Amino acid sequence: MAGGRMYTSGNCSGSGDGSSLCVLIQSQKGARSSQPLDSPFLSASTSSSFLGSRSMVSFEDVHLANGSNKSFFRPFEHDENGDEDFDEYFHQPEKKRRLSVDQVQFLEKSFEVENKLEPERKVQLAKDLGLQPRQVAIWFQNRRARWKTKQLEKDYDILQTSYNNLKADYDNLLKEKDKLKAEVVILTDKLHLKEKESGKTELCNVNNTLSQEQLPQKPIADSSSEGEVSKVSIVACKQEDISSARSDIFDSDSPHYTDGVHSSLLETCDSSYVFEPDQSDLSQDEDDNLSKNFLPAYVFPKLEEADYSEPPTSSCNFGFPIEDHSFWPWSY
DNA sequence: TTGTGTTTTATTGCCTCC
DNA sequence: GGAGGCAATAAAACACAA
Repeated sequence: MAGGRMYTSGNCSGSGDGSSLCVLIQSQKGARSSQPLDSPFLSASTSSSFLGSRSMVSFEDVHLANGSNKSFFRPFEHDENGDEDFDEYFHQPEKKRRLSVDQVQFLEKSFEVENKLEPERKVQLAKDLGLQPRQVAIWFQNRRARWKTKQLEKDYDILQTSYNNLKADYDNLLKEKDKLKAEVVILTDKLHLKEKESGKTELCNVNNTLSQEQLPQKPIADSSSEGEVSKVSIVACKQEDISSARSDIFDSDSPHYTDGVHSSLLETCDSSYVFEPDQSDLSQDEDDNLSKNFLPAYVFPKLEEADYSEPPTSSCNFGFPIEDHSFWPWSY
């Protein structure tokens, strides 16, 4: 018994007191007429509520409170002293006994009113229920623990619901984003066609005249089968446009914008995923890692599920920041 | 009947408050 | 320093399937 706390159950314990058993036996023999308690609760409840092995009675406290009615608590002390069974039973270690249904109901009602137990209330409850104050205290303590567990479960459910709703919203936004992205691609295509038609001379256009039809539909990675000429032209185009795009990026104040173009650079020129680190570019690698570290964990699977492998309509397409993250749900 | 999982009662050790 | 609360845990009581 550490901490100097000593709790004595005071009932039919190994001490050989045997009072609980005495009452139990008394109950079974219909001797409850000498009810030691006069509370409204007890008088209202059926006598059976305190009978049988489920009955938990107040021992020492009631004993004391009722003037130590020794004959009630030890009805067999004299009559059946010779009975070996009882004697054996009395010397058994203390057994737990559950509270009766009525006792529990009474305690529950009391708990609903106030889940903390002031000393006076504890004593009164103990008196009313025929329990030890300590038992009442323990019951309240355990009841509070159960209530807390239930409360936690409820809170968890609420959070889960909230999470599910947010996730649904997020998924919808992703879909919307994809739609918009597709629209941007189409519009970009149209714009380029228009530019070409209007006879605007660009390095790309000049070099790409030979492979005009294939390029817009195929990513760079697929162009490995192309002729030497088109390869060179693509590289030239990429480098020029990247440099111009970079100058655009660094003019911008918005970190989101920078992020967006960052990924679009990767996407359009390398046909790689947005967050795939580029081994050749350390600073970019750092940025990507940062993004990964600061975004919620659940975002990444989604991002990587997203179809970033979709080929850009043109390898030189930096006039439009295709990946404008400003409308991504997490980039506010 | 028995094995097993759950619930309930009770203990222990630590912590906080007065 | 004592009283009381709480978390963790033990152990008895109970429920229930096989």
